[in-house]
Amino acid sequence: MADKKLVEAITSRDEDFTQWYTDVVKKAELMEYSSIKGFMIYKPNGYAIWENIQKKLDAEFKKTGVQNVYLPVLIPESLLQKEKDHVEGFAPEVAWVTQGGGNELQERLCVRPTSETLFCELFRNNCHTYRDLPMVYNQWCSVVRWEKTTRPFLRSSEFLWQEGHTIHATAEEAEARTIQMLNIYADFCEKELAIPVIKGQKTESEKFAGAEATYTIETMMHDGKSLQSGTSHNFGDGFAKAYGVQYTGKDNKLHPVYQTSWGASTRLIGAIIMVHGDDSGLVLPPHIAPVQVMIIPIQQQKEGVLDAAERIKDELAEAGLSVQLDDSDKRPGWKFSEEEMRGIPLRVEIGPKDMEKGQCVLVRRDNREKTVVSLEDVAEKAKEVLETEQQDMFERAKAFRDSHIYDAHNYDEFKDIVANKPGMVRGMWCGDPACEAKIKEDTTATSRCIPFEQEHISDTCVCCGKPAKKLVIWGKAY
RNA sequence: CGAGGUGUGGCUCAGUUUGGCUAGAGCACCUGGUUUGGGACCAGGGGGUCGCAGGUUCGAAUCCUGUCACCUCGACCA
Repeated sequence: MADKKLVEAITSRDEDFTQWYTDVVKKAELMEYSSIKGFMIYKPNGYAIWENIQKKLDAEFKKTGVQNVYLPVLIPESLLQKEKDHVEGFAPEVAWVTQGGGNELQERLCVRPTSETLFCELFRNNCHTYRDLPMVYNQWCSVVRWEKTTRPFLRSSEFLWQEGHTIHATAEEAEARTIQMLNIYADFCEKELAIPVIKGQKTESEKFAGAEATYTIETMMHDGKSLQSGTSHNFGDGFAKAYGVQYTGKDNKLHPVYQTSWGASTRLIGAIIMVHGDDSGLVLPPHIAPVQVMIIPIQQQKEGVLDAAERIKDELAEAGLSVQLDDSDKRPGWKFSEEEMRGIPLRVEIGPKDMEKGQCVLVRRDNREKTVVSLEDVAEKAKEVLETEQQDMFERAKAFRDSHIYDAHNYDEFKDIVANKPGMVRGMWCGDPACEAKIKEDTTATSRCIPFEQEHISDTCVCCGKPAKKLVIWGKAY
């Protein structure tokens, strides 16, 4: 971790985390505000990260039989209305289209906040027999939710995501798919983004509008707050019944289908920033970085320096690394800062002194560790260093998270931890939503999830003292 | 939706309380030169009519009225 603050333009992370976050987003040129409140412009550096997330996640989806589709951006009001909990959940934040071609529309159309209803219509029209099942669809798109307060990547009125929607013949199969997708998100976060996750189930009051069960991966940011980083819902047959999605079984009788949906959004980029970033800016995990290596020539006007840099670039590219050479006429110090703000995992320095010795210098972004390597095996060494960096970033994030999870055995202890120690709290829960509500009221902490990995840390509910049913992870959330 | 704040070159802001010379600074930008292993320096240059509309006044960035936008913090949400 960088111990010295080299860049003036970025607020110190520990001084003001919120400002630090905004500074990093701006200095790394990930995103900027548009002229419409809450709607963001993804700049090349930011969008490239999303493209890599898409590429990798999409490949994982497809290994499990997912097919991509695309459904309309607008939903007729009547269609939206059919599932009651769902409408009530989303109604306050939808945008409506009321005119088309200069005329008032007969029925207003909502800009999709999510597409369950459209998928239900699609499924209803295409699912007739058990032979049609399962249907395992996904779409990459943007959705609109009219947010009152917005923050880049974490909460914006329009955001990019993928939403998977599936229907199955049995409840068991739907549940299995729900968990399967949650695991894909979890593995992706840990292996590609180097972000450790806690898998679990949402409580009744925190689950998705209209779902039977909602599963989540919860991650911890550097300020100790939680971020829901991926979510997977089992709808049971609730939507199917509301929208008439049914099929004829082998028994020649009509059955409702069992349905799931699951999504991950550009919020993942926010997570990358807030888990790995430091006072010099963004730190991208090598596996997801659009540019993995930046070559910075020193005294590039000197004979042969740029040629040597070009040769290194070609070799790294040939080895399958994403590499750029910064041969702009800025000074090296400027380039160092620039490339660090952008979070590029590895820097290669090559100058006259190195050339004399037939070597170059590799510098890791996460800890600034320098390795001098000979020009012959620069590609091999670069790959090694990147892989080590990826592992170290995960271990560091995990160690941070684990050291910021605290156990509370009674309410006084709970309140003390929430008030004084940034992080998550493990506390037993009786199962009563009233306790959740009281905790939220008293402390602003919410139940993040009922983790799959249960432990019995005390006999009584951390809030009311009645017999406890489950261990719950609590915390302040984004 | 509740509370607070801000609108002045591309960006960050000063100037507004107490109206008055040609509206300023830093950064960024352009030209030339010296530099180049952690955000260089010197010299020269271009660019704003002060969110918008109305009003008061000999005179408005500054005062008044209205309006729009954005930001921060709280309640709801990936």
